[in-house]
Amino acid sequence: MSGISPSSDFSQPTTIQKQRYFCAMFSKTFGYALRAATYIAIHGTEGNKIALSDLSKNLDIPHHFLGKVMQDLVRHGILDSIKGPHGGFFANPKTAHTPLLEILEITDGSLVFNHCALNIKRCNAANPCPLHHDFAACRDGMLKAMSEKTLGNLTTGVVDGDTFLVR
Amino acid sequence: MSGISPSSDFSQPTTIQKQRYFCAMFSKTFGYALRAATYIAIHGTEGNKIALSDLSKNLDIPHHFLGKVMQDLVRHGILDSIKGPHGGFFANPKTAHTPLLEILEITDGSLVFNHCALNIKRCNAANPCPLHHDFAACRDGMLKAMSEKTLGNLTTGVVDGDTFLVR
DNA sequence: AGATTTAAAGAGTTTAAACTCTTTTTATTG
DNA sequence: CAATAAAAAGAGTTTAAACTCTTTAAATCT
Repeated sequence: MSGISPSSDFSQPTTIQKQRYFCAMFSKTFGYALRAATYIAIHGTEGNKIALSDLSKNLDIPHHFLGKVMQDLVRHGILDSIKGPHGGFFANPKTAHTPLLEILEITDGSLVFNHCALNIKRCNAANPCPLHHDFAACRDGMLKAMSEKTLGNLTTGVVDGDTFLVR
Repeated sequence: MSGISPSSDFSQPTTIQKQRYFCAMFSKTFGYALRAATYIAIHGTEGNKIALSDLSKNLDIPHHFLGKVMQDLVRHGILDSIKGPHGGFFANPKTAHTPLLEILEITDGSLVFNHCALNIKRCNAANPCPLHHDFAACRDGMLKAMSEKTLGNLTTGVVDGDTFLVR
């Protein structure tokens, strides 16, 4: 639209592609859940409960939306919570031993790792789409990581300053 | 809902997880585009043009939606098309040499491979989220495959009956 | 030239994720 | 026991992908 510049290869009006927030392997909700759970695993104890308002501020996640996510984690026993003044969220004995896959299944369902890259219904090793083998390798790598790693494993990286939950 | 069965671990009402079509790495549109382009690379010649109606029937893709996708591929020179009786889509000299990545950039934009698994804005190797390294490995594997493989590479697998575009 | 066939384009609807706002419940504390 | 603080729950709105329907443009064929 800048008057002079000639039309470049990709400047033509594109019909199908819109501004895409993300087309990610996992939902945004999963990111919220994992970051919040890790934060609680690090900072939340029965003597130091973390209020939702602090969580959402520190991790920059919409307050009420995070509320729903936290409810679900509590309901599944990943964390504990207490209402009322000085209430909040805190880790329980299970928290640190929770595999990341368990959180993913809560937020994104148990079929996350069953999708075909081309969205073909019955794509599998015996009846593969042209991208099946490449995608399976990539997908299985993530599945392995998610199955093996626990929230406890993540906390050490964050505590040591090697990995980050915000920014 | 089966009367007798007691509530199992995951039968509680879940607030955040709805019926999820898919939470895939690539858009559904990309799958449509890649399958259609491969089909045309195999069957569509100047002497044997493929009508949109046949494409959508054979690949089981919604007619008019596929129309938009095909328009975009033609506009970017991946394929050619001609209107009118006996018109349709057909391969041009470029078709077989098109890297899959080029199609992905048309449908999903050029930032597909830049997303953080946890949706953290400035996640990168120097400032990594706890999943960065696992996800980067997975992501880069796909990027490599998509960069190296062309539509021509896919056609042989389909023609030989080793891979499938439908079902 | 007029009818026909096909792609291209326009303009909507639908669906689910993501987000917001309000009300209710539960615990604490003065 | 009343006020307060916090999670839990309910009920919406917004956004973009996915899909549908209609109209227009361009080519062919009689």
